[in-house]
Order: sequence, then structure tokens, then C-alpha cells
Amino acid sequence: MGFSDQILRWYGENKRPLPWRDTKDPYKIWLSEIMLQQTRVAQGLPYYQKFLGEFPTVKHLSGASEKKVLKLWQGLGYYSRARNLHHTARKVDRELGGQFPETYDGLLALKGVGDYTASAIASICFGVPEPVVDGNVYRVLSRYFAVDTPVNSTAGIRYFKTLAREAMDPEQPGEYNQAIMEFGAMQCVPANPDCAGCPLNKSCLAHAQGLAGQLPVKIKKTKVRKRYFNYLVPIDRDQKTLLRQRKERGIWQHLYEFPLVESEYRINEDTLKGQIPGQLTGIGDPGLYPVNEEEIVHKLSHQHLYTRFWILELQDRLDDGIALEELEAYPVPVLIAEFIKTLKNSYF
DNA sequence: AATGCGGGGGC
DNA sequence: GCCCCAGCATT
Repeated sequence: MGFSDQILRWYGENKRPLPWRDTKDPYKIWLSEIMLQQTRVAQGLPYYQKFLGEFPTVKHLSGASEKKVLKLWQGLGYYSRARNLHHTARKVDRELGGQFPETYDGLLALKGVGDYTASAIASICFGVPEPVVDGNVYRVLSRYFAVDTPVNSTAGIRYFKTLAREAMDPEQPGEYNQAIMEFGAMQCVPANPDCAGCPLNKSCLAHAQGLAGQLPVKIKKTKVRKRYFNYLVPIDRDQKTLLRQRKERGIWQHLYEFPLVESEYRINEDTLKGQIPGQLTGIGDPGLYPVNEEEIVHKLSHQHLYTRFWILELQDRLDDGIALEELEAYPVPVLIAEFIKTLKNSYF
């Protein structure tokens, strides 16, 4: 029995019943694939259900505001996915007659759809024999065929795509693609895989050579940047506050946050006072009170954000003040959402 | 060819 | 603390 047959047999006996497994609706498959990019099934699943409940069709998603889409996406991370999702929904709805492209190339042209996602949709929805290569596939193939080429090198990416194409079952590409990914997620796991209990261990080359724990090989690149955030949380005489939308490139694009004073190094209270924009203070001398003495360290993949929040008590009225109850309508980073939560529990 | 982009969970 | 997760866009 060949590799693909073994994978498909294992899948038939072990697959999880996931909601996108019982459909070939391109909208639902596309939605699930975008959400699961660099995201575990357990984390993405509740978002998938939420989105389908709110937007049953691509037309519903197209008709929503970006703000609403980002709000529903809040907490899932990599927010460009949500922006591209919204953009592509409008394109499909308004320019493609509500129909998703049915070819690999057509799908690849959509924003937010790369090689992996185009292959996934094309194979699952339209039976196109295009192999998916995600983190699971890299791991399974590198072990089963004992390949130590770094999977994130240029040569590795090309090699594994070819290997994946040769290993797949072109007769049932959708089933096979889901099978190998599920096998990687459940059986051929990154750490401490249960090779003794694996039905493929007799033909797995890495297992024969005792190399399973050392594959796949990756070129590592971890450099964490430190940033220092001081958030000014205005409270005006009407108990209203202020949010601003992040427009610049970088983290959290298009999400909202309180007025931010950022610095390359840690600053003290007096320095911070000098950095408060006059536009914010208005008339009178505002009171500045720290909420957290100890910095909150918010960790992103490549950044550590050392953060303090300050209440800025204003004498007069904000022009665009937002009542505390209205804050929940705005898409905000988890760091801000957590703060708002504590604010409601303590300060008010 | 490299880099930036979130947040959560496992070990 | 480090690694990984149904990757993609940009430079």
C-alpha cells in the first residue's frame, strides 16, 4: 500500500468531525482556510462558527463594514487576513457574480489567497489535483521520506512542493489533502510523536533511522524587538474617552487603541507629561494617574510591548468622546481589550 | 531571499 | 523560555 493509501486509510478511521468537512461550498471552505492560516483548529473554530452565523453567505460578508469584520476577528491575530477577507468578499460579490473562481490560478489572484489556500480550495471544492503544503505537510513528508532540507529555505519550499505532488492521490485530491494535514495535526505531531503507535511506522524512513524527533529542519530566525507603550486614557467631564484607529503599517493596522505615546526606551512620568499632545489636553491642567505601576508585557511573535496605561482626567469636553459602553463596538487588540475589561471592573 | 504580521498553547 | 500553528504580502 502506497503512502497516499495509508494516509487516506488513517484519515478514514481517525478524522475529527469538523464543520467544514461536510461541505464543498467554496465560501465556507475559503472562510475556514483563511482563518486557519497559522492558527490551530481549536483557536479558529469558534470564530468560524461566529462568522457563519453573522455572515451566512459571501454577500452578507460583502455587505458588512470592515469595522464589523475586524470586530468579529478580534483576538484571532494577523488582522490583514480579516481585511483581505473583507476585500475579497466584496470582489467576489460585486465583480465575480457571487461565484468564487474554480481554478488554482483564479483563486490565487484573490487577496489573502496564496499557494496553500488556492490549492486547498481548488482541490476540496473543485477536485483540482493540486497538493497543499502547510506546516503539517512539511513535517509529515520530511519525516516519512527523511528529508533534511530546511523546509523554509527556497530550495526546501520548491522541493517539498514537488514531493507533495508526487505523494498525493490525484484521484481524490480534496480528501487526500485534508487527510495528510489531519495526520500531521493528530498523529505526526511536532513534539514527542507516538511513532510506536503509528500505522505508517514500517515505511517511515525517519522512524527507521531514529530521526523523527529531529525533523523537519528549519532555519530559525527569532529576533524580538522591544517597544515601550504608554497609553493615555482620557476621561472628560462627561466620563467619555477617546480611541484612535491605527492607520500606519505595522501591527494592528485598522484596529483602534487609546492615544499612544511610544518610545524606544522606558520613559518616566515627567517625560511622558511633556509628550502629551496639547490637542488632547484642551483647556486646564489635566490630571495624570497611572493605572498599572508594573509594566504589562504583551508578547507578539517578534515584539515585546512594555505597556503602561494612564488615566488622563480632562477639565472640559472631548469633541469625539466615546462613552465607556460604546467601546465594545470597536475592534481593538487583545492588549486593549484586556485593559478595558479591568477598567470596567475597577475604575467604574 | 528576508522580513513583518497575533495570539494561544504545549513542553 | 522556545517552538509551532491548515501562510501571505511586501520589499
